[in-house]
Amino acid sequence: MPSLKKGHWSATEDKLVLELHLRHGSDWKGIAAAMNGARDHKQVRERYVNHLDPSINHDRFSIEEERALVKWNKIEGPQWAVFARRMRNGDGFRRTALQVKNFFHRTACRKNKRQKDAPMEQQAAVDERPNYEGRSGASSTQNVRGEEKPRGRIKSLMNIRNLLN
DNA sequence: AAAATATGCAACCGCCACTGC
DNA sequence: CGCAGTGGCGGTTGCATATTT
Repeated sequence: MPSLKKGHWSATEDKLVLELHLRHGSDWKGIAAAMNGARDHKQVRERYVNHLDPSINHDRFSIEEERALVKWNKIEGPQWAVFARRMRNGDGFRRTALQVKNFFHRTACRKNKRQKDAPMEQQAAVDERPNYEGRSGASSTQNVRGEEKPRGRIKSLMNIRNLLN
């Protein structure tokens, strides 16, 4: 059995994953197996969900999205995946959790640089989030039918549209 | 032009929840 | 009920590229 490949994906691998996804759907284990074990199921899933899925919106984040994300983070905490699923544009294209997470981090970094005096205040704001109970379980997932399935600790799931108002 | 530093993106890692046995 | 396998997630890290010195 070949050893697990690491690092960046080639165009050939991407194409293969896309083809296999058509046949196997979200059976990542099956897709990984069909790739002769070169990548494991977690790598395959990550690659597809974050980059290859045709419904991904690859445009830059708008000001509205940035505002919504900042607001969302204050209220719900770092639930990037939930935010990403709700952040669909008019054409139905969505953001990925990775995009949201990276965007938030770099935005936060920029702001930290701009106002180096205020990191403590920012942290305090995070601690005051009413519905945030820490990392564990503070997210939701989807069942096989794609329905949103709360993991138990989310007290409220606001529609992202409301955040934009 | 070269070196140093900053920035952004993508992949890795470990944990948690769900499911089936 | 307990366990193993799998999927999903957020945090962290590393690399490539851009910018600054």
